Amino acid sequence: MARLEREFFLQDTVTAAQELLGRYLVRTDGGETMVCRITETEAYIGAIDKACHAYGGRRTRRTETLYAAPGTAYVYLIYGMYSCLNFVTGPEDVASAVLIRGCVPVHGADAAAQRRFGVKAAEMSAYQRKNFMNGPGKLCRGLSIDRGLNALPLGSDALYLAHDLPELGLARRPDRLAFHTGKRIGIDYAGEAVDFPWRFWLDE
DNA sequence: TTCAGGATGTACT
DNA sequence: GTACATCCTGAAC
Repeated sequence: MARLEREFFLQDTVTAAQELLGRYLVRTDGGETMVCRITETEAYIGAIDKACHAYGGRRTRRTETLYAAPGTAYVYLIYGMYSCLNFVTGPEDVASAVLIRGCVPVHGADAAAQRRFGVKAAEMSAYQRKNFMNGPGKLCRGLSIDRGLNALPLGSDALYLAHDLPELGLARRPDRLAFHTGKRIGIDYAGEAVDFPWRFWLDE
């Protein structure tokens, strides 16, 4: 099993967002381990990006995590009831991160379905199956990710990213992987940054 | 299938 | 007080 290490998160944020597609998000909670393949990401770069919480060097209690070490988890509450999961990129004191917007379960789907809908995976409706974890709030609900995990350091067992998980038959993604590029979602307030093509996703 | 509206709480002005 | 990196429901088509 090869985890993503510090060097991965020191890449340019947009590159890191693209490189996270097809990698594995591993979450252990209540003795159950759930693994998802990442299918959608967005880049947020504090220095130049009005959509980033830390735009213009804003440094508050909430945004402090964005300035933490590369690979740190940044989890915040949005619209009063949903959590969003990011991973910090770049060196300490540089505010940038990749938002995980979507993923598909590849292991522990029963545990995730229970957290998301209160049923077993096989009991999900077609509608639920389609909307399992295809959104930042949805995947956090399914994986029991909330602000309790904010500022979780790289290397934690409760939540980490992996290139592969051979023991589960999960192979490393190809070096070159076709993906789509487009504008980010839900940031209409962000001036010219609305048009930055920093959203990336896989078919599926 | 699409769409409008409401839920809900924290951060920041 | 206002805005928010969202999601779900119910109604209309």
